[in-house]
Amino acid sequence: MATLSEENYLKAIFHLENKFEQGANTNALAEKMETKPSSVTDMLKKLSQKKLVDYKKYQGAKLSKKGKEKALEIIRKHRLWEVFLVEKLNFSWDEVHDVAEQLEHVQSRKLTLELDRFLGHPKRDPHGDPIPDAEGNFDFNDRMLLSELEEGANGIFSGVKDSSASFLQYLDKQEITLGKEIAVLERENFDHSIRIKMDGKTKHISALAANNIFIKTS
Amino acid sequence: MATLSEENYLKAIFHLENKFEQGANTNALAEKMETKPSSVTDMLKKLSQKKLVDYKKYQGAKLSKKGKEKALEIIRKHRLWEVFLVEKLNFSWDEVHDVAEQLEHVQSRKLTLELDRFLGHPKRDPHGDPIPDAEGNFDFNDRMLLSELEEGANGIFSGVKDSSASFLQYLDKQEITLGKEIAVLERENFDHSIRIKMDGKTKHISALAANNIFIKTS
DNA sequence: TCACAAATTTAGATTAATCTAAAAATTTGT
DNA sequence: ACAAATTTTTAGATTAATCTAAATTTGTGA
Repeated sequence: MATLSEENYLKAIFHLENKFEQGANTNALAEKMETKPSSVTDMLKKLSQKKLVDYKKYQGAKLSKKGKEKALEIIRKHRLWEVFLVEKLNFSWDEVHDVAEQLEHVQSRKLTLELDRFLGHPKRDPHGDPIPDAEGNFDFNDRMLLSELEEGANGIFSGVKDSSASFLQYLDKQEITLGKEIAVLERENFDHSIRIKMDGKTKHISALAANNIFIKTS
Repeated sequence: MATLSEENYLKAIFHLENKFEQGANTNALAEKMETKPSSVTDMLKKLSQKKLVDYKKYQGAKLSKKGKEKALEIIRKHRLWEVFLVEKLNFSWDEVHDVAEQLEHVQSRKLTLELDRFLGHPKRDPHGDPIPDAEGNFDFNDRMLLSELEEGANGIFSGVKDSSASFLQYLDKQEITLGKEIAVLERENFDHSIRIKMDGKTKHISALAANNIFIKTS
């Protein structure tokens, strides 16, 4: 049974592996875990001992098969709880993260299974991220970033890359809601901002924002 | 913010205070926490420092006002989660304890408030124990033990003193369900067992069982 | 009341997770 | 290719929660 801290490292390594080809290096992991590189090294040794990561000194770490299973289980629980909080307990999508961080560590096979059933086996969390099933399988996303869409192209707003409260609140303010159709009217070469059309209205979106909005093209 | 371990001690002290006039003594607390008396002493010093308990060497401990508030908050969360597990997630009353032990430590004012609302502000958990409200108030129980009922008396089965899985499963097997009316037909002086009537049927109940069944008399 | 048993505390060690400071390995730029 | 910069690891310390063994305090029964 992994400790709380171990579980959090596994999750962080999983996310870093998806972002960087070479896996999770010490400094990146330290930043993500809000800790010091020396602490990360200690933990990587421990996780390596437990066969949860493949780690060679100075080479960074990747999850082992076992580690990846564990990580996916935690992510599954995190996202199921997020759905629960939003759909049943009136939380908004920018409030769920910290609570789900706590709930994801509760250990009970039956709890996860029944929660999934109770929620109707959701496929996506409130931020559009896919929810792994009990075997750890999930939809690989055929989505692209709004910033990558050509002028004239369109698609459905299907997720966010940055799920910080401030970005989510910005989207709320702009009334940019999951599931809406967005069309790119014009790309501005100068600052890479874009003009979009949504609900028949025109909006101006910064490069930074566009780079954190996932679009599903048909 | 209290640590996980501190929260568990507060809860244990609360339960011991309700059982023993003098409060929680070191050995009793050690047994309840499945730890050694020396560890308990260390923790009591810490909790005393934090003004969560009143503790004098060799004199046992009682919760301070602040400690009692904390304890009641944890118990409130525990019992709300038990209701959730039974009513929404198909858990049986003998399965909920360990999971609720984990869920009770999740920190989120909003979570507790919304869970309570979602469940319809339940007054009792699945074992008939009262659920404190947000201010820590709860029904003091006017209930007595089945073992204390006179011959010919009757009442409603409204709770269990022992909520171990084995006792709860025994009750399930006997079809003794919360809310049913029970009448005492006969008390056997020899072994203090009793004969009861329930659903029109007669059952024989051991002294031990009768001593763990709460009855609400009208 | 006082000796002994029981309960409790103290002293000193251990483990997990963290830290700082220093050392070592790797990578990079010229 | 090699010196400097960056990254990573090691060494040694700290904190929280626990342990064992020994010492102390309390309380009880003769």
